[in-house]
Amino acid sequence: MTLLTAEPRGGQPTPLSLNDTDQRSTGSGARKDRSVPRNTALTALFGAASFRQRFQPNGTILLDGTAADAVYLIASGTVRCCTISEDGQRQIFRFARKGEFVGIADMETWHFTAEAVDIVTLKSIPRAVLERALATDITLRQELRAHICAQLEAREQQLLSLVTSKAPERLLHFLTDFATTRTSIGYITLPMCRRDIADHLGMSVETVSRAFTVLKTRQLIELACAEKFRINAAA
Amino acid sequence: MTLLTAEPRGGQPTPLSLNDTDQRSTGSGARKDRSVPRNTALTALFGAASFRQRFQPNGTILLDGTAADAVYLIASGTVRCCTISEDGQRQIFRFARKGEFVGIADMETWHFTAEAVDIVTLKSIPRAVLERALATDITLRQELRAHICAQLEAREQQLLSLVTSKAPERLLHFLTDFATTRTSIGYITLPMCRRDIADHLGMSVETVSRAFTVLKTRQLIELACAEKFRINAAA
DNA sequence: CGAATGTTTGATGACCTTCAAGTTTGGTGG
DNA sequence: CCACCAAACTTGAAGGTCATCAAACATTCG
Repeated sequence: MTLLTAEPRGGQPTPLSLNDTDQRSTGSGARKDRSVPRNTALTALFGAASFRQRFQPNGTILLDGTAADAVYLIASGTVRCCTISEDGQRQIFRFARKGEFVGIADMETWHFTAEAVDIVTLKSIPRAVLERALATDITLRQELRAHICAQLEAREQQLLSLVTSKAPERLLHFLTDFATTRTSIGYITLPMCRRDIADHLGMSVETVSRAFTVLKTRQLIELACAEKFRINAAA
Repeated sequence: MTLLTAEPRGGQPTPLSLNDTDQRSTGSGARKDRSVPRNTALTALFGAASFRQRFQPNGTILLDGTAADAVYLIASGTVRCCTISEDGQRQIFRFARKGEFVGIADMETWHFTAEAVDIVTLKSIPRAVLERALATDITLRQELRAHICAQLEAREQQLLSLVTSKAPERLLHFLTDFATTRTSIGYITLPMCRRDIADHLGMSVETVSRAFTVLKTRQLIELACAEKFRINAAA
């Protein structure tokens, strides 16, 4: 039995090229986490001397327990950050997307596993570079701290919604949150499958599916196909 | 209806005296969170120029949304850190105890409310003092960051156990965790009531009570009275 | 002693998981 | 192009866990 995904036929890391400096301030889409601050100093760090990597779907980006010797910025694609409990249950803490950082809240070893949901392009810098920059740059320190605090708040929000709200409500919240990053008027495409959503929201695949149909019949959302949805503002 | 507690007949903050510097390295008990590192630099900060406050049970220490202008170190007692959802449900994120810090993961305003569970004595320093110290002390920065990261990991563990394990198992985990800080061989006293435990573990008071009896009948724990328990190592 | 609060126990129903089918979708090869 | 297959998604039925309502019991405090 494979460890993290049912069928990890996805590829392995594929180093592409040294930094091509084509990233223009990450500016297009808003952050997923509302409370994540602007991050000019942190992104600048990746503009200077980063290394690009490309991952196929279900490829492992970093593995729980191994040395945390780098920090990542997502150039494109979606990354799932998760852990596995003793009894094999998977919990996906977050789906990180374009412009978001991965690995800034670890110091010695990774405390989670990161995998590519779809095709992912990453920029990475050695952790030592980050640490050196932190030693001198006070703005960078503020940003990093704000980012980690924002992640903490996000987890607490998850905890809260896990306890208070039922399956359809949680799903709607997730979809709404996901949709806020897209300004588009049309359908939004979910890069992750039902199992991923289930492991993120703490329910079974079947319950996710049923929650989708509940939201659909209540006309809170519309579904073009399984992975294309739209939120009904009218409701 | 009162906001946070059923009957906040508890007292208000009672400024006592300026720092009496009687704190000897906080060393006696281990930390609750396993991954919390040694914190000499941070505690030293409180030894230098701190202010003592005393709170009666259910007294409000700091209020969600207000300015985060201080940082706290618990000298004695137990503090609950919580938020309230729109529908009135309370979620207690952590019970902070002697030697632990409160408020180090907030930057502008508090994102939670802290209340005294029993009689609590706090040492506090202005946030500005912390910030000034951080600007020059690299060790302090490392410690602070490690602390916040540890809290993040703790929340993720909570998330995981909330999803994976059932009520009795979660309760046992909580009790075990609580007991690790006490080296004593006898019964351990819980400072918080069933409702607090319920709001911490994400279940109803009745379920907490039933989980206690389940653990008792399975001989995993012993109960002298409602708030004095002991974990059976044999099991 | 009696009132009040906190804890336990019982009964019922809601919600969700699990198991077990169907149904759709996407890809491959004839 | 269409048939076929595998994977993902959906739907149904049965059972388990937990929340809720309700009542009994315990403890504290006046």
